[in-house]
Amino acid sequence: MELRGPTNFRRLAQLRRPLLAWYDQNRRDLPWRASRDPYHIWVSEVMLQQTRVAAVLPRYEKFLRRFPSVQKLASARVTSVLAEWSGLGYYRRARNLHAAAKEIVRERAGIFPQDSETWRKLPGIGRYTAAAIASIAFGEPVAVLDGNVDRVLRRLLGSNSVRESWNAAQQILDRKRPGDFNQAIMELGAMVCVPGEPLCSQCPIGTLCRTRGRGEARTSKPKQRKVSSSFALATRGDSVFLVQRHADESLMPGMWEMPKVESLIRRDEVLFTVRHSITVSDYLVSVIAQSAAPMARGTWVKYARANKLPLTGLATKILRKANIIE
DNA sequence: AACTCGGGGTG
DNA sequence: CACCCAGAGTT
Repeated sequence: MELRGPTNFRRLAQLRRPLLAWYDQNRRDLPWRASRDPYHIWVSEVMLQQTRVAAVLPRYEKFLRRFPSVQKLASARVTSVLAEWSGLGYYRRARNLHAAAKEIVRERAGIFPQDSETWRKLPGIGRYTAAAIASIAFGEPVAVLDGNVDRVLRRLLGSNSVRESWNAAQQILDRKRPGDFNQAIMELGAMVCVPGEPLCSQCPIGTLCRTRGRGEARTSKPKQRKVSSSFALATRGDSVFLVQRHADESLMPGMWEMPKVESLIRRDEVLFTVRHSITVSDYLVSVIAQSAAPMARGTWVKYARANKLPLTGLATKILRKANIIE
C-alpha cells in the first residue's frame, strides 16, 4: 500500500469531514463519552480492551462508584479491585490498573501523564490505550489502532498488515479533533464497517472506499474443545465452602472458586449444570451437592461476604444460579 | 510473529 | 458452531 503522493493525501483528507459529520450525528451515547476526565477515560479504555461495549456498560459506572478517583483506587486492596472486576476477564488488566494507580499517586503526586508517550510507560497501557487516552482526554494528535480501525483501514485503503494500518491511521487522523476522529473511525467499524458483511450503503465514506467491503482475508481458527468438569457446592448454615487459587498460578491467581471434583461417583447429586465458554474451551460444568465438609484446603465464607471476594467468573455464575449471591 | 489471557454475544 | 471483541505482555 502506498500512502505517499498528492493524490492519496487529497483522498485521505477527504475522509475526515464526512466521517466526523457522521460521528457527530450517529454516535452512541456511551457513559464514558460524557467526560474528558483522564481517570474516567483511562478506566473505560482498559475495561474495553478485548471486551465488547455491551459487556462493559453494566460495569463501568459501578466500578467508578466503587473507586471514584485514582487516589481511592490506589489505596484499595488489589483483592477489592479484582472482586469488582470479577466476570470481566483478563484479570491482569485489573492488577495493572491498580499498580498504575499506585504509581500515579505515589510517584507522580496524583498528576496524570499529559501525553501518550508517558502514559505508555504505565503497566497495562500499550500503544492503543496510550493513544486513546491522550487523544480523547488531552487532544494529542495521535492515532489509535484497534480491531475496528484495522478492519476499516484494510477495506478502505487496502492495508495488508497491522504496521501499514498504524501508519495509515496516523496519516488520516484529523489533527484538530483527534479524540473525536479516533472514536469516529472505531464507531464506524463497530456500527457500519462491521466484521462479516459490512453495511456499505450506510457508510459516510463509501465512495472513497477502495474495496467496498470485498476481499476479506479469511483466517481459520482452531475450534473450541468441549470439556466437562465438576465443582462441589458445600453449604453450612449461611456459609459456602470456597478455595483460593494459588498465588503463582498462571491463570486467575489468588481468585476464589468452589473445590474442583476430580471424578464423579455414583452417589453424587448433580444440582445443576452450567456452560462456560472461554476462548479455546467450552466447559460443561456439573455442580455437585456436598454435605460433608470438603477435604480441600479452603474456607467457609458467609454468603454476604462472598460478594467481596475476587471470584472467578465461573464461581460467580454457579453461586448466582444457586441463589447464594445476588 | 506467535501465544496466552476470560467471557460472552451474535449470526 | 464460528467469529471476534475500543489489547497488553511475554516468548
